Amino acid sequence: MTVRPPSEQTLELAAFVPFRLNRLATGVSEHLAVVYQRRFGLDIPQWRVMATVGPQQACTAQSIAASTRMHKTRVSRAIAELETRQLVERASSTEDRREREIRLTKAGRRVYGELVPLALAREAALLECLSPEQLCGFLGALETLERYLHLEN
Amino acid sequence: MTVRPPSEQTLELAAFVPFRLNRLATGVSEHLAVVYQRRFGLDIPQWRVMATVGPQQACTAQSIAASTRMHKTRVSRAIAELETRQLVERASSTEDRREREIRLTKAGRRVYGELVPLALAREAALLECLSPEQLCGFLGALETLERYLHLEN
DNA sequence: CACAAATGGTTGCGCGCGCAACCGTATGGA
DNA sequence: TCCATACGGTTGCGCGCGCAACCATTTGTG
Repeated sequence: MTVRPPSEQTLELAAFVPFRLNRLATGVSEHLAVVYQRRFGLDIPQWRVMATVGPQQACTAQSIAASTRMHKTRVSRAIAELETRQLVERASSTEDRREREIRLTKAGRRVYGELVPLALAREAALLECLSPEQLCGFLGALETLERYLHLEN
Repeated sequence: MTVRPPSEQTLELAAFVPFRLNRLATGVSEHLAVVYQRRFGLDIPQWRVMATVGPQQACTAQSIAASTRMHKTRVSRAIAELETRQLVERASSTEDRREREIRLTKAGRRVYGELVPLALAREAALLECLSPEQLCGFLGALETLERYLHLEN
């Protein structure tokens, strides 16, 4: 085995997993965007807030930022916009007056009720095109990599 | 089986594959960023251009945009910056004077030669934490989903 | 040949994001 | 009790991006 200068090693971007992963994630996002964007006029941060708050839980901006891994300013602005559109409401917490409890309004729950089944159907359609072994390996790999990169929850 | 109102269906974001995929792609990107960003001061578009142009090929901004799936303005600006940093050079094509042939400079090839092995090592480290079945299913799923979403090439 | 349409590439503009600074509130230690 | 520090959340600012418009050149059509 001869020693080669490092410049001999090349990289095919189309075969480079980090790039492919980024491209796939973008593609899946766009594939999903038709549901919440074109139909309900929500952008990604808003959709994530809606999905996190959920139909009955009350939660804080902090916890939303943690579970969505979005920057707190992004969360703050998404909530502000959702509030003006009357999809969520904010109430000062009684126990800690810095916090504000966020919950869906009635209109918000209606949107959520329409949105979630569509989103889940999109996800299902995506996963259905995989073979059982692919699906199993894929989900396992997802979990392993999440742990490796400390992304869980 | 009783009919339930749609609002009964809920969505756990942490278990929702499109979200997890986005989160994973971001995590992998950040994990890789230390190589090209902290060490060479390149941002993602610049790194992708470097990787696409490669050590000997000459290519056009157009072809870079196509294979990286970046917007042509993003490519244009990345190339402009790389040119001022003397990592790539542009020459007007003789056969079609609208195009400009882009190639790495000597300094660019040196950076490329350092960068690529590090990037490939990061990718390898990532994939090595997967079991053989996971790796196989994962790569298969990647390919299947790319075809499903028409992301190839 | 002439002219319309298409193509490669760049640039002005507006928007959304992250950073840092900030406000108000809560907490812990002396 | 007082004050430094930490924490939840919001806001001003600068930057990078995509959109649309644009310039220069090429291609297609009559």
